Amino acid sequence: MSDKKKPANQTLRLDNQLCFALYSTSLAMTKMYKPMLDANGLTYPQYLVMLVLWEEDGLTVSQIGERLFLDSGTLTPLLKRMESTGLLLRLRDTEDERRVYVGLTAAGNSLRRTATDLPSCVQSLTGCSLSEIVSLSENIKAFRQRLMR
Amino acid sequence: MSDKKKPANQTLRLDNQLCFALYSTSLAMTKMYKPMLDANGLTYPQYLVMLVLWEEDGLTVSQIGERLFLDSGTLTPLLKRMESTGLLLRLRDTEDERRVYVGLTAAGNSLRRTATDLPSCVQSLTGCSLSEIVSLSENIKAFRQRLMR
DNA sequence: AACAATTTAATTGTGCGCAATATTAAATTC
DNA sequence: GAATTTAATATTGCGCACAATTAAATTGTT
Repeated sequence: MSDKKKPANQTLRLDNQLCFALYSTSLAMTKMYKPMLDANGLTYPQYLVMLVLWEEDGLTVSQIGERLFLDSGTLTPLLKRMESTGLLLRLRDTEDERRVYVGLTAAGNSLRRTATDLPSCVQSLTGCSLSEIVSLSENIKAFRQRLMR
Repeated sequence: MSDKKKPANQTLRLDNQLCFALYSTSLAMTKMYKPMLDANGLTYPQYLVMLVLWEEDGLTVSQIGERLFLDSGTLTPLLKRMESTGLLLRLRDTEDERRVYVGLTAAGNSLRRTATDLPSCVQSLTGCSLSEIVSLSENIKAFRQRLMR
């Protein structure tokens, strides 16, 4: 019985997979955010919804989904939880009653100020320069563009 | 009532967030893999476990977790599902009965051959050169290193 | 007007991801 | 050698993601 390792097929090696680099790094990023988001009563996907609404309030569920690349099966329960914690309101459009508009409450709006220093916290925790972060971010977004065609 | 947009706080803009670039691109990557993995009866996290075991069979749950940065709360039910679909076996160590070893079945091993052309499929679907993919992957992994310190 | 097609959101069910806790077993200490 | 500590896995509960389906309302066509 030799101590046989499989012939190291480079194409299938875990550490060569871009998908795993993305997957594991995204999860690591979420873990880094978690304590700061906990302090603000948000989960990470909820934080993303807030980023969208802080940019432009009063969007429909599907408009939020377009921005975040998430569907209603993900967003509906998430938005309901956020409504129950008082961050936003869900209002059915009276003109087209299929639509549901999502609007920030005063609490949701004021949370913006405390969240402002969150990205810089992350920057200092990683020890990366802004230009490094911007460059990596742009490269990843360019790759995402190609994936989504 | 002016058509007031919020002052465009650049630090909180969704499209400037590296975390969202990672998050959305990772999810997009998983969606790209999905049809190919479906054809092989695997989910994406299950595919990652297979990559680990194809490199080195007979690891414990925690060893798999170290490679994938996932904990037992994620892996235990996932491995049980994979056991029930016949890809692997879970065997408690008789020497230290706290350990559970995970070993591939013949079916799990043979799946490796059909999976070999999966990464190249992804490459052709994205239209990226190998060097582009390698470079992006290395940059992301270097960033992950910093996050995990 | 009637009816088909389209749009939008909600619902249902499965599989993660992870924190917190429990359980079990081995190792260490007293 | 009994008790404590440590280590490894399992369990529970919550919150996503997403496919598939359903429901409801608008639009388009005849």
